[in-house]
This record gives sequence, structure tokens and C-alpha cells, in this order.
Amino acid sequence: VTATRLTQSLAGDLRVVLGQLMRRLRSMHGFSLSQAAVLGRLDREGTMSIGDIAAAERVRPQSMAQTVADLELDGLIERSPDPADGRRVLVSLTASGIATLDEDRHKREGWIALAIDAELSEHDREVLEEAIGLLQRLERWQD
Amino acid sequence: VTATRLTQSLAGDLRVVLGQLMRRLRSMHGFSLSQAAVLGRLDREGTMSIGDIAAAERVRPQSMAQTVADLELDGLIERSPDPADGRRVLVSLTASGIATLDEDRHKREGWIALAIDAELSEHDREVLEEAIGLLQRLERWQD
DNA sequence: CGTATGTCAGCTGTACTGACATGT
DNA sequence: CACATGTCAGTACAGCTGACATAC
Repeated sequence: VTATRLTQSLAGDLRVVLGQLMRRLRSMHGFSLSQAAVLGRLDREGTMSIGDIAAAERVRPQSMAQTVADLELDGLIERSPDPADGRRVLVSLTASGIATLDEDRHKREGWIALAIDAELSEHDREVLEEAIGLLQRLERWQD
Repeated sequence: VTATRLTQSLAGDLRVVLGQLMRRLRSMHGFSLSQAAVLGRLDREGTMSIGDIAAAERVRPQSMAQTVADLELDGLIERSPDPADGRRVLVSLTASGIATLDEDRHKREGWIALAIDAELSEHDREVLEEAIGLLQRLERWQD
């Protein structure tokens, strides 16, 4: 029932590097990490509702509503009611949001992606992809 | 210079699963994740100074001082001056801290370790170990 | 009516920077 | 003296829950 000492070390190393990565990710952007994540996703996937974005980012709708509200204050996204369903709010990038995203990409946005391209071999990328699947399984594990 | 669309997706998936894992880790414990991390580390490595713990967890000494102060208020750890260097503060588990850690292990502590033992094959564990090294390289990458 | 979507308010946890006291 | 260690105060960020309004 008890985890082995070796597994505990592995788990500890994982926990520490997760924390480091999260903090480095946070510190890299002019806007916040959550905001950058939303901008990038809208750019990749186009207009989405708040609930859709929340589901994709795996946070509560209330949390995403706040992030989207912050982005709207900065003029980077635009909200409009869904003509087909008055409850839904459609979120899309503004011209200013697209420009900001482009500009930021040349500096700091997409940092993980750039690091992956610069640092990892093809083999490494395959290992990372497999490991992401493992991490997802761990996250979903129930005692 | 620009990352490929595929790498961007990989990076996005990684970012999302990192966030999920961090949040799940946080929600699993009676005490906070940082507190649990410190208790576990003291148990594995014995008495350490605040600076030592901060370095191992890769956070600033000021942050660790706060975590340690919280644990002291709960009576789970004990602070004592280093007889050999009056600037240093040695931190060790109290009897109550050891008891709390033991008790919690049977419920929620060491959750990642338990999940790894339960969910991952020997091959998976090797992949994870390799991936942790890759994540460390990514974290240290400089543009 | 019940259900779904989004919002408002308040809270917790985490770690940061800058300024400082004290000990070597 | 300078340097190291730790602490205090203030700030930023991220996400949560509960209560609620509105639309289907």
C-alpha cells in the first residue's frame, strides 16, 4: 500500500519541477499566464464561448469569466451574445488582441513551444508527448 | 524562429495538464501543498535550515520562511537556532508533525507516489523519469 | 417548471519584490 | 566593512465556492 522510497523521490522531483515550470511560465509574459493562454487558444481555435474556453483550460466558468473580463478591459478580446442562444457569450480576438499576440510572440509568448523546438530532439519530443499522456492518467487517478 | 503549429499544441497540452496537476495536488491535502512538501522533505532528509529547504524546493527564502512560520503555528515543526551559526534557523519535525504526516499518508499524502505505483508500468515510470529530465531542461532554457 | 450559462462577491493559497535586522 | 540569513510588509496571480440573474 505504501509507496516505495524510490517512487517518493520521483514524485518529489516531479512536484518540484512542476512548480518551477508554473512559476517560470507566469513570469514570462506581459499579461498573465491565464490571459496569454486564452489569447493563444482563441487564435488557434477561433471564437468560443466562455464555457467552452473554461472546459478546454479545465477551470471553472467563474474563473474564466474573470480572465475574459480582464482581457476585455485591456481591449484584447471582444464579447458578443450568441445569436442562437442568449445565455452564451461569444469571445473573439480584437485587432488589438491579434497585434498584441503577434508582437508578444516575437518576445516571450509561446515560450514552452519555442523551448521545445530549440532544446528537444525528435526522440525527446516523443518522450514528452508520451509523458503528457501519463501525467493526464495520473491526474485522473482515483484512490 | 516561430514554433510549429504542432509544437504549439504540444505546449498547450503540457500547460493545461501542469495546471490541472498543480490544482489537484493542492486540493488533496489537509494542510497546503507547500506545507505538505516541507513536512515530507524534513521526514526524508532530517533537520534542515530555512535556506536549505528553500533551495531544495526552488523558492525564495522569504516564501519558505512564511510556510515554515505557518507550520510552526500549527505545532508541526520546531525552529531552533543553529549553535554553529547564529544566522541560521534549523527546522525539524515535532512529534505532532510526525504523527500528522503518518496519519495523512494513509489518506492523502504521497498522492503522486501512490498514483505512480498504482497506475504506471515499469516502462511508464522510465518514460516519466526521462520526461522529468526534459522538463528540467525546458525550465532552464534561455532564449 | 427545471436546467444551463454567465456573473458577482468573497476567500484561500502561493510566491514574488523590496526593505530591513542581525550575525559572521 | 561586506556578505549571508532570515523576517516583515506589500503585491500579484490563480482559482475556488456560494449565491444569484437571466435565458432556454
